[in-house]
Amino acid sequence: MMISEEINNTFKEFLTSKGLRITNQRMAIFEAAYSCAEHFTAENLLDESRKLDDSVSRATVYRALPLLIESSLIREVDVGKDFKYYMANRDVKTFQAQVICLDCEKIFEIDAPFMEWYGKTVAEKLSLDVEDQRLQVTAHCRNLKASGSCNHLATK
Amino acid sequence: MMISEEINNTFKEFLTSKGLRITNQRMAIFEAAYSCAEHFTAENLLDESRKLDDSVSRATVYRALPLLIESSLIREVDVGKDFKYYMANRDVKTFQAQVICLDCEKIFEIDAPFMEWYGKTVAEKLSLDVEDQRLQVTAHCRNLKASGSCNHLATK
DNA sequence: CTCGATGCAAAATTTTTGCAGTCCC
DNA sequence: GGGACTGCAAAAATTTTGCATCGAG
Repeated sequence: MMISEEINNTFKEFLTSKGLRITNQRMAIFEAAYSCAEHFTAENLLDESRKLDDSVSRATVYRALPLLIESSLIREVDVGKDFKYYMANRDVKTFQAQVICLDCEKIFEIDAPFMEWYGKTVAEKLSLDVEDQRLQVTAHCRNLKASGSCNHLATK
Repeated sequence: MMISEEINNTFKEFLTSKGLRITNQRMAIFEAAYSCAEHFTAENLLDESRKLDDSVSRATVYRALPLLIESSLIREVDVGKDFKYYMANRDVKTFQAQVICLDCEKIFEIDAPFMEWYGKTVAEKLSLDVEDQRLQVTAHCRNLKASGSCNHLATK
């Protein structure tokens, strides 16, 4: 998959605006992130980045992730495992909830627009500035044992 | 704080029903968990357990936690940090959301009954059996800089 | 050139596990 | 007395950090 020149420049502009340097490793990590269609881990990202620039090290990936998050180009998806997932913010829609399938290990993102209302309500009542919200449902596939797979979710 | 004999027996009955043994260490860990008024970590629990029985080891705490969770006597509260929090299930209320204060490091539990509806809706649409749900709001105290503390939340 | 950025390996953190000895039933 | 349970320490697994070197501007 080719990454559009436009989004590519978005990251470069972010780096420049922060007084940070545009390095081959940072660009490789960024492009690798956008080459992943689904959620990915830091380790996945290291592997993909090295396909573009084999000099990328694990440390640089971990140092680049906060930059990609701060620039809103990717977002963190923490579903309570030992490690975190990330995903490209291709289209920033409404708030999303995660449905985590315990059978097929997949994470499905579904729109949950009422989260915005919920955050505002909580913030109002408690005098808070909301930084982040998450709504997650972990579940088993009801049909798994019958059909042998839970790919019915993939039709979402 | 004295733990009621009744809840104490609940754990013993759970262990017996599972064919597990009632050991001094397990009871100390259980009582320590119920002596904590707030959320606690595995390390907190180790410290508290050792006040009751100094032979308790870290490994035994980690091995006892799943038992306490399975028996519904405590529940896990994962707010996305490197470690997990736990808390005694003194009164099993409706569904609860967590408000995590980024300033005072406290976690506030608030009722969010609509989570039950949400889980049912998702389960219905996707043919799932919901195992668990979480709704979390991380936020800053709006008045922190003015008042120097965010204890207004404590009045919840 | 200069100093921010990188790779490497060691450290840090939390949780898990193997094993020899312990003690509950 | 037998096997479940425990403590200890080492291992796992992911992320962070110190330091010498590299390279973007």
